[in-house]
Amino acid sequence: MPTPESSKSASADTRERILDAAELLLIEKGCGGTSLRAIASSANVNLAATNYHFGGKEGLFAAVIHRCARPINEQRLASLDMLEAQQSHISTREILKALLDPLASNNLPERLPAVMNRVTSEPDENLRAIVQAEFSEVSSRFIAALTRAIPQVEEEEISLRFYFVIGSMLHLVGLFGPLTTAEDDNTRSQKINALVNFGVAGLETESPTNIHSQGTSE
Amino acid sequence: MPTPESSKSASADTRERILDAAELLLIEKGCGGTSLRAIASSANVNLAATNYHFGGKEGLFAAVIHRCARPINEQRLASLDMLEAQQSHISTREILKALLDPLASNNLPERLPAVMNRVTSEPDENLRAIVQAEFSEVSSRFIAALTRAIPQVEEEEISLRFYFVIGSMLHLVGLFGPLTTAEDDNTRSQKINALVNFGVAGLETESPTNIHSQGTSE
DNA sequence: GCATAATTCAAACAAACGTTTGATTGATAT
DNA sequence: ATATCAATCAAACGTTTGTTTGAATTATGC
Repeated sequence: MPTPESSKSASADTRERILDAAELLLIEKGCGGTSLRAIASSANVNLAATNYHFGGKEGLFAAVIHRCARPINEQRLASLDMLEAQQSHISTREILKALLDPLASNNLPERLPAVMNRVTSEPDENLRAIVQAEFSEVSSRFIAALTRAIPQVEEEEISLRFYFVIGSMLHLVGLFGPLTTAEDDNTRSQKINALVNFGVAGLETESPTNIHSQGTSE
Repeated sequence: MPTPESSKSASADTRERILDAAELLLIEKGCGGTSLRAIASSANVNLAATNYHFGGKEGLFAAVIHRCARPINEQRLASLDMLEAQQSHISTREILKALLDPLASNNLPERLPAVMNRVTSEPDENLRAIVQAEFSEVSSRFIAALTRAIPQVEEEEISLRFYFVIGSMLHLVGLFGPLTTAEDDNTRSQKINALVNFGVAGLETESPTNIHSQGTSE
């Protein structure tokens, strides 16, 4: 029986099957909680195949992260490129939408949100470095754009507030759960939109001049 | 030599030493990345002591979480109680300060921020349930207070934005690093203050009435 | 002092882990 | 067809894991 199921290359197929299984298990059980045996079993491949194709557990998860993060980050940067090419002054809202809207579109087959949520809080230093490298360009580009869009707030403060938005985003996608398909997309984009509103207001606010602990809201 | 170092009960002492060591290792290596052997070795106690005093690994980490979360959550609820007793209308800023200021005070010996940051992203369901139970009262009380303070925003939206603040908070305390003592407290309270400003603006903003993707920032 | 319970200890348990090995199968090109 | 390389396989490697055991030690009550 010479593998009658598909005409594609067998090796490329197992590689993708391993990545799919690893991605799903990473989301559900975390990095340390997922064994190569569970991945191989779920992917219906031999245990040794994981080491053969990815060199080891760390290489496997790095590949998962890369495969998830690359398309969505390219989309983010492309949106920002387009904004900067078209108009001289970009609003905070437009920037945040370029950053966050890709999370709501279901046409991307990746599960980056859940993967990111797991991986950004992993204690393993090597994996943290991989994640940071994967997102460094997005961070610096968007912080720069926000600094230009909100001149009344100094850059250091913008940088801090940007990380607040990232934290909100990660916490939000954690609420999405591992599996979100079908009609969840509507509520998903609603929540992303709520995060955009929240982030715009938070980013643009002017800090109180000093430590006036009492500041009635209006 | 009958334990000349202290007059306290020996068993209570080892219990605390185990909790201290587990707390530190949990922060550094995560829950799954910390072995009972490493904890016992770091605490200078026998390996079996961890199971004797806490029944198992899960019971140990539950005790760590409880010991960390209880005092800071009591402080939060006490602050909110005081606000609600003193004044009829409480500002968003006052509520957020009651929620977040305890993170900046160094007089509490606990390391809740880092522990929380680790534990809220743990994939283990049992631990997640423990954490959620530990914080459910704080969440509901503060969401109710915010809903009262910001009547122009509906409760469901307030609830979502509250979790945005929590996400920002967790991401922020992750930047604090495992060890923050000495003069870091200044920058720490500055960043907490920045988060309060950010959260007040984000919570109080009125959502755009509809999908106007173009909203100039000013 | 003596019995009784609580605590600590060294040692071992089975299970699961990541990784490696060497043989075997599949495809490719000459 | 045959030689060559890539890919898959079963099996085992040595560690490390959480937990348990039963004896030794310490504290406690009478």
